[in-house]
Amino acid sequence: MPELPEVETCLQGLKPHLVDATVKHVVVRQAKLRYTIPETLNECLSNQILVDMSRRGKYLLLQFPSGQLVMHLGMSGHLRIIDAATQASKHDHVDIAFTNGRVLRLHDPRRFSVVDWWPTKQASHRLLCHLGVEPLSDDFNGDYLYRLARRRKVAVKNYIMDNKVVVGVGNIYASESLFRAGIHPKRHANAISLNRYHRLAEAIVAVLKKAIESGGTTLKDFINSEGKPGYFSQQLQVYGRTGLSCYSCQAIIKSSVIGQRNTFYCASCQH
DNA sequence: CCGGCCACCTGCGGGC
DNA sequence: TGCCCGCAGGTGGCCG
Repeated sequence: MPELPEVETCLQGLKPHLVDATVKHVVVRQAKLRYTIPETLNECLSNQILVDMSRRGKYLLLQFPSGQLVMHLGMSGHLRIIDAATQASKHDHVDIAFTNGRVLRLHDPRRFSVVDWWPTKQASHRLLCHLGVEPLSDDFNGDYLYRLARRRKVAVKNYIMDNKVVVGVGNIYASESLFRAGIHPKRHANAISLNRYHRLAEAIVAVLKKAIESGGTTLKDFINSEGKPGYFSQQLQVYGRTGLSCYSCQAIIKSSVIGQRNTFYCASCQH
């Protein structure tokens, strides 16, 4: 479910309520998520102060004095702040209860979420250490995309969704960015000029920033951390618009499966 | 190193 | 009404 803008929206929504709070206890109702949640999680977190919250790609990082809680929402996960009296329902897998009465609750029907504990003394988490650049950092630009694409003949859509290249570009924003840049999603990554990579990098940044400003995309079930829907779906140019006419040229939007994922584009605007 | 494919899991909508 | 199929926002891992 959540792409980078959704995770960022979630982070910004949660942060003011939780930073500086002390963990009272942790309840794990379903430990079998993408990876099995460590049995020691309650012992690791209890009585610790949440020092800071941040994001790396689509991972959420909760910083405690002795380590980091690494979370990922997978396809269908969401986090909510509730009060301690709220009854748990189906797919409410983890509660982190704080002494201020707030509870951070993870809900995830498909169970692709990740919740893991990583002690401070260790090097970077195994799921984080291989990640590429942040798209909203200074390290991300057309030169970078061009340079790393030299020996990559995959479709450019797969290339920009590759975590080792750049993090946080998921299926929706990959289609949206390529449309904005005028690049056909099936074009080989190594067959795109430096100038067009500059355009693509700018498009990715613009699309992500716009989505963050709009509070994340609303698809079927995205609800941000305060329980209100985001509004970016109203701004989608191609995603989910198969058979409808292109807002730019009125040609019919096409879709095809690239790298096992549905991909949307305008064959007239994108080359 | 690279590309392609699979698995993990549940819910939902459409077609019959 | 009910069943079956395909599809859904992610991504690590395996194989050739």
